[in-house]
Amino acid sequence: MRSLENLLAASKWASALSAEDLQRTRTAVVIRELQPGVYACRKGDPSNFWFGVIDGLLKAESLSETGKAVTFATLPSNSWFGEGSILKGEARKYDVIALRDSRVALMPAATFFWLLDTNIPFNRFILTQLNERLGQFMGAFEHDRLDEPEARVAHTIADMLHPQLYPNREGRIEISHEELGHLVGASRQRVNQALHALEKSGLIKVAYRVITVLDIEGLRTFGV
DNA sequence: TCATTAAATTGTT
DNA sequence: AACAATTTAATGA
Repeated sequence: MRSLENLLAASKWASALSAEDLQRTRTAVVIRELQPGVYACRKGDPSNFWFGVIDGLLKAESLSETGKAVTFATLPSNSWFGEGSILKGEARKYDVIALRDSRVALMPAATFFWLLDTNIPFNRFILTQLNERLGQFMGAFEHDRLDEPEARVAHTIADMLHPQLYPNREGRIEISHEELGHLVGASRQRVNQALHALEKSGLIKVAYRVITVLDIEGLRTFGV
């Protein structure tokens, strides 16, 4: 299992802090273990923390009134999330749920704002994070309208390995076809077929609950 | 370690 | 949506 130190070592903003400030940050952070299906936070909760994923995989989703799940993003190790609601001082807008055994770091809002007030690299990190996420969602919006299901699956998988938002990831994604379906906005069956088509094209390799990316560039440019 | 069973996931229609 | 097949995890000999 990875530790808080692993997460901090992989986070650009943390390596820019003085030893003193990093220590202050470290002591303010709380660690929480989440079993599959457990909520990191729920829609409507007050935004008291900024979240960092130490290990595991989470999803940010919204549930429609009829119970249909729409997943907006998956959050792998080394990613940080929740800055949007904290900055706006508003309640959480989405549910965040562990997809498998996970460990998250909770940075109190007070620490978050202290870093924001005193540290330029931290500001740059947040700015870049918001900008990259905006670009990713705009891309998803565009793909949703233009792409065939195969291409949507391809682009979604490529997005999960986004270098800026999710640094230092292996090309190995542990997720079920059903969860991928929630993320892509397609049925489990359709995802299943698309994955096999992509495997035949030599872009990925599929195994039980595991997708291995062989050609990320090929996935990005699939169907465009 | 191996066999059995239940649960989760995948393949197919 | 339904059903069969496969993989994994858990249990106990």
